[in-house]
Amino acid sequence: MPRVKQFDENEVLAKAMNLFWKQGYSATSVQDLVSCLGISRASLYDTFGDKEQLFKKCFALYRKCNIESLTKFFQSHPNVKNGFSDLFNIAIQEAVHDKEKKGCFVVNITTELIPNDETLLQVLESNKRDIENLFYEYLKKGKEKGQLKTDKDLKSISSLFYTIYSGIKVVSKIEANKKELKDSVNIALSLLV
Amino acid sequence: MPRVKQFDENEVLAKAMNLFWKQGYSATSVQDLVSCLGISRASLYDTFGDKEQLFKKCFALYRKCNIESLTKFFQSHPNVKNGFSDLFNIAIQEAVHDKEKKGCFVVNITTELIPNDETLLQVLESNKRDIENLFYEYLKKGKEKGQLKTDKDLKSISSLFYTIYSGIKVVSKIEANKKELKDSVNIALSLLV
DNA sequence: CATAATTTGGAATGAAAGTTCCGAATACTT
DNA sequence: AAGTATTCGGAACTTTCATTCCAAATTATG
Repeated sequence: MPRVKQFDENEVLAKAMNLFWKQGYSATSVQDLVSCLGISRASLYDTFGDKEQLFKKCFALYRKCNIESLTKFFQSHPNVKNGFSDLFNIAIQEAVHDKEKKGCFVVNITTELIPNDETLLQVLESNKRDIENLFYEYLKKGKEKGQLKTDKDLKSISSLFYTIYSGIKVVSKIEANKKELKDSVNIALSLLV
Repeated sequence: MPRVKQFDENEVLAKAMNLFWKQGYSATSVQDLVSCLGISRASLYDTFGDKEQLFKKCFALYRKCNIESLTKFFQSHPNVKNGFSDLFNIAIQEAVHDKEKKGCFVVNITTELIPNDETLLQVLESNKRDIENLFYEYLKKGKEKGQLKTDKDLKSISSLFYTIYSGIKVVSKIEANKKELKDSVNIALSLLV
């Protein structure tokens, strides 16, 4: 009976995500979205609700992708030192090649919308917990396998690495200097003895 | 001849700075500013130009205060290890007591307005350079005085510390957990041997 | 092939955005 | 004390915002 949707919902959502990512929430108008997504105003509202709902769906998508890829990444990197080294260096690589200077969606949105969005704060809190836990479990497993000799508190290292990761995503928006970033990350990695 | 201004320009500028700091650039309307500053629309435009000019003046003020206070801070902390320890712990203290969760104006603005403001980018680049240089000179002096034995590259440590500092300002908007922040900062400080 | 459900583009709406303008009020100079 | 340059409050203006609405187009089913 019904006429079928003429666009792929996930494809459009990904486009919207990229636009919010690049421009932020406030600076992205519904008109911007309509122009970028290639669907009409009506379809946008029918499919995704209003601007805020669309945004939250984009953000959820980003989080999901991030957590999934991080989990897989750790699974495929059995050595914890190499793993973190690769993780940071990939972040640097991304930053250097990111012509649009989008940085990290989570970081951008944190600084733009906190303290003025309570429900988003809860999402960000659980995102932080999730990632720090992934870091911690990864470190713990590495230590159990004898890859780490350090007796430093692994929770604290997890949280420091999350802080550094966020910091990289800020700093590299200003100036993505590959050598500078690599050198400073190497110093941080020297904590993993 | 002329009627004199009925408000203190610097006082008003400080109020505007705090509003932009808390709400960001896009989310702060001229109406918000008029309500907050206690001066009329006309006075605002006459004195500071349009919204963008006012914003840039606020940002310049913030930078000036920051650089000055950092310079003084280092001067009054002759020991480099204690100095960085205090610097980070003050940042943590500020974050924990920051009920408004404003974070850092520079970080907030970086993630909100880059890549969409070229002139601001230049300001941010020089801000980064300035602060990293202050860090570096401080570390170098400490090393010369024999306070540091590390043979790690001091430029890289400066840049890592700037990254961590920025990261703290992001992470603490989500959750300003004093113990967690202190523990992770202590790990970073252990790099200063 | 006709019916009906749904999508779609664009116009319409009303609120809020940034900016300008103007008359009244004000305070320094002569 | 008078004159005048400037400030000031608020109305006015134009543009843009998010959202809703409607008629036309479309497509799967009976």
